[in-house]
Amino acid sequence: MASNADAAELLRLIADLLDLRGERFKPEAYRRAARSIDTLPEPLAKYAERGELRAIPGIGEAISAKLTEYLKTGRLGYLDRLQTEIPAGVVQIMRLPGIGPKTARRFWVEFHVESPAALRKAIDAGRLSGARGFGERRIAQFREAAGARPAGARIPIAEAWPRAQRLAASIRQHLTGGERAEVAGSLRRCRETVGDVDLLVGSRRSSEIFDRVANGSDVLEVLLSGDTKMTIVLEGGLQVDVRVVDPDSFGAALVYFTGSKDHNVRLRTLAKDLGLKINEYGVYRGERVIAGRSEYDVYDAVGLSWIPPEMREDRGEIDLAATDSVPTLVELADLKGDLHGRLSPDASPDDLDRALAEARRLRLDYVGILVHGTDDDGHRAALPAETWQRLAVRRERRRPGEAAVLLGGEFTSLASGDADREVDFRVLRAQGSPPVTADCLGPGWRLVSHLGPAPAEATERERWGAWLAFAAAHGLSVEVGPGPERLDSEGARELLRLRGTLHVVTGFDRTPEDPIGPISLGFARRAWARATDVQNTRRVTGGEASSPDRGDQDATMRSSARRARSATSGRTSITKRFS
DNA sequence: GCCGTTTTCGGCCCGACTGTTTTCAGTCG
Ligand SMILES: Nc1nc2c(ncn2[C@H]2C[C@H](O)[C@@H](COP(=O)(O)OP(=O)(O)OP(=O)(O)O)O2)c(=O)[nH]1
Ligand SMILES: [Mg+2]
Ligand SMILES: [Mg+2]
Repeated sequence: MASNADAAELLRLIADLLDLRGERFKPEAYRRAARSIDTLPEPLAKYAERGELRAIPGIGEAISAKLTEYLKTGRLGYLDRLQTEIPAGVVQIMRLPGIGPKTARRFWVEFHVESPAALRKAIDAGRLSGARGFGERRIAQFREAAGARPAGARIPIAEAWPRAQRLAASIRQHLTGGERAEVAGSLRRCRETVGDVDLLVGSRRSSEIFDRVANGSDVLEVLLSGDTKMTIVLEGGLQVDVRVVDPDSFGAALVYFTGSKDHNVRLRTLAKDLGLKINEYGVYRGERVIAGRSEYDVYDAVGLSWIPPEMREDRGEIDLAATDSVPTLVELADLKGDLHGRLSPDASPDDLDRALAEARRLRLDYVGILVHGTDDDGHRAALPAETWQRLAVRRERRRPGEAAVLLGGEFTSLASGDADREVDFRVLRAQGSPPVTADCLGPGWRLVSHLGPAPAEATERERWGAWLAFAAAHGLSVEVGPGPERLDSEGARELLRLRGTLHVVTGFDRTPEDPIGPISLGFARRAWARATDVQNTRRVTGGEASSPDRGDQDATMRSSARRARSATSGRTSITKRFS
């Protein structure tokens, strides 16, 4: 079964082959389509079934026909023909760093070099020396590229996040008023995986900054370094692009460096149509700069409202901004609680209080801590006795300004959860297929846990979709965030399409450096979630979960909330205040 | 190959860095 990733790779291969043929524009068109497929929330086959392939940005008549053929037969005649024309090794050479279609084609046509191994041999034998444009340094670069391992894979955002923040903080230490440093690129957009770290600095002292960064302790290598940008490789192979611009250009540069590429291109094209020009230094009317200091100014100068970084993927956000209808996305300040707190088995009472202090800092009204039900071993969560005691005290006696403490249980079946009468709320762990049940659940069920990103395999994907539908139908929210136990932004998008609600993780129970909170929020925002799409933006009062602005909520959600409420009547007071 | 509050044809973002060049091509962000 062909996954979206397979299809995207196929289009990228076509793009490279067309590039090697010397085609113009077509390669970029295929890459644009591939990028679109990268972040699709559903399998391509679903779009094909519904006849919606052409609604995907960058997919038109020709690519849609090719995808249909590929989905049906698992093969693509067009690609097969291209591949008989151009050896596979030439594409491999083209994908080496610093080598593009022009150079790879020259190796192939002029030197009959058709693989990275052959390239190494040709270099060692001196066969390239003296050729036009291939000087000593260039050939040294080729040797380096041909000897290197294939370009490192993209890494999960949670891995790159702390390192990027540390680097940004270390740069900020030496900045003064008016100077700034921000993480940009795919990290700022909160993509699930990132190819590198992009750091923007607003300062007039670029060489000073580059010197300090290059001398950082975990810098392995400086790949390039000019007046305004530098690329370094950190320990572990993580690549970092640092760009420094004048503070007057910081806003324009932040727009540029945050991307995405497709967002930038559309923005710049729009400006052009208006007789303006956008680059990383500002917005220009002729020679004159009309914006550049802030992102707001840049968007405003081309008639757009500001667009949150997580939305900048050219998926229609620019049209919304043109009519001032960008949705107000969920923010940190909207979060009123977090039900998915966990304490490690050796957590001390102080650890608990540290978590509560963090919850207070986040201005949470309530926190839930999972203490019952089935953990990985099928046992009740273990905690030291004195921590249990502190937990019981904090739950019974809420201190002023502190979050209410609720105890929860995580269960693998509705029956086992309903049987546990000691918990304040219940979490259903996604295992196998979702339960088949009448439309009313017992009281206190709040969350579905352990539901990861959509699996690629078709029957597993079906089951995953069934869980989302189950959660949406019964008013259970699903956790969004990094890792294999939470929805990624595409999964979140799918849940919202089904009219479900998300649970954003605050990380109150983690160390301060743990990036799970901001990433969880970022994923939700990438799915264009508003506060009303996130269950834990609702306050829990003595009686019921209330939500201040339900005005634009859809009927499905209202009715499921009603169902859940009616189900609570006559049950224990503890569970009642949660339903 | 895609796309359209200027287009169904004719455009397709804009600039930095490197190596090699004596004015620019190629690659990358
Ligand atoms: N205008 C313009 N901007 C670009 C282009 N390529 C990249 N950029 C901008 C937008 C990108 O978000 C930003 C950083 O480039 P990267 O290659 O690191 O891409 P990004 O961080 O988006 O994704 P990544 O996870 O690194 O693959 O630079 C381009 O061709 N044109
Ligand atoms: Mg990047
Ligand atoms: Mg980059």
